Amino acid sequence: MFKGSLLEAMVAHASENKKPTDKQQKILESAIRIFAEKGYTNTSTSEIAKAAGVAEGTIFRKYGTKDNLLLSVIVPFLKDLFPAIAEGVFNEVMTKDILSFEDFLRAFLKNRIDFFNENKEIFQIVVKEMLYNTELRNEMLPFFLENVSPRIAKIINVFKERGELADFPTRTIQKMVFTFIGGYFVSNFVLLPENGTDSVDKEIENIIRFVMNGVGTGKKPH
Amino acid sequence: MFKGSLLEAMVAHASENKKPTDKQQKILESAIRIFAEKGYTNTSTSEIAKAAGVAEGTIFRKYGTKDNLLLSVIVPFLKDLFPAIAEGVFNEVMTKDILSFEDFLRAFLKNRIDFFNENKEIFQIVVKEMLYNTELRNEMLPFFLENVSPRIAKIINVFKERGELADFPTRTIQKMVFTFIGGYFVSNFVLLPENGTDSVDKEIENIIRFVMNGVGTGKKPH
DNA sequence: AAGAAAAGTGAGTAAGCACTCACTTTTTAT
DNA sequence: ATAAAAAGTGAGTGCTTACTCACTTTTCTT
Repeated sequence: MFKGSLLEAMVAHASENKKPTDKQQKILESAIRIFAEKGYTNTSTSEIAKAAGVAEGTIFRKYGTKDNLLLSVIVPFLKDLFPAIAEGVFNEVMTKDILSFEDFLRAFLKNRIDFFNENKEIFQIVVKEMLYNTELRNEMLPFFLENVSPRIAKIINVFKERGELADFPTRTIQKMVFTFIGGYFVSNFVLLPENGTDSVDKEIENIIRFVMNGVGTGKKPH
Repeated sequence: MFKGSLLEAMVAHASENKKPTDKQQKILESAIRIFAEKGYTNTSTSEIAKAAGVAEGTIFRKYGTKDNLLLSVIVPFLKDLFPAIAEGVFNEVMTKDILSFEDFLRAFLKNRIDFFNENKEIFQIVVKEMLYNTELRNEMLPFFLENVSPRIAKIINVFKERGELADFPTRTIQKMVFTFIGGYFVSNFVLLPENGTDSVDKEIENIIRFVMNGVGTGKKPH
């Protein structure tokens, strides 16, 4: 499996901007759909070729290997996944200090839920392969922990200083909030993707209320 | 892949009680270790045989198929996973009404964290295959939603009536709490299994505090 | 319109896979 | 001690897999 090539692939992706042919588009669409449903390892290139209506050789002419086809699917997604949040929202919060932590959460959740809804299948692929594929996990986790995590910590510290967040260790707050939000995304977009329950806005308010106040009443028993 | 055989396998497991030979034990141990690390599909039977120091035929003499080897690994785990909580703790809470929801959570978390620590690798296998393997997911999810979920709902209702839990819809509370606890288990035992941060007791208190009160101060900005 | 470059094809290939089976070794029962 | 049953073996089998390559078709350039 691809060793040390995720970052390379992300850099390479930037300098590559030719638009795909119809058949290349079909290949990508079929790959995304089948990878998302059955997982990368359980999907054969011949199956993708058949679904896309192309010869198997066409896949390999363009992408070289099956690994590289997977990278071609997930790299554009990953490039959108991390920086968009960290840069955009971060700056917005830090410069204009009009936002409360609730407003920050609201903007963040709206933004990411829209993004995952638009890229549901690729998100499913990434989550599945994160768990299943040792190399991919070993490339993505450090990247996240080094690049994204510190920015989140800064945001939390800002709101702790403003007195909006409890005076727990930043690490603890970060872990709790992101475990919950991550769990929410995975359970809603990967585990139970067809449960279209409440409206998105209502769901967001539920999440915010839980993150800020929990489910207790504050009343002690007996 | 195994169709409709999970429940069958769980029933069959009950009436099967011969102790395994040394080699059978080695096969199970190797399978668990390698399945957990690389995933079921990425693991070949020849690799398991080599790791266990047996001939490949030995695996198939005992287990028949690779699928059945996976079932032999996860069925005993699943039989412990669901009923233990639902039956045991449930009754304890409902009869003696000495426990607060916090105490219930504390007992529940202690119990399950111990269980997952003792069966960490099998838990990793189950989580990975839940996401990766369509058939297994389609067998386990309904089972959970039908058998476990209603019991949890009852518990939540009891504490709602006692005024310890906020008057939100039971479904909402259940979803929030279990998304969070599920996310916690997955991130601690599957995604980052080697992060031995704080003591377990301290972690449990953090979880309870977050579930009950969230991370907000209640103070509104400006 | 002609030549070049790019895209697409599909039969073919070697390697790896889950699984079988005739056989040997070990354990159990009498 | 001996026969029967159970456990273990490993070379072999047919199938699927990712990938190749000589070739054809389409698109681009001038």
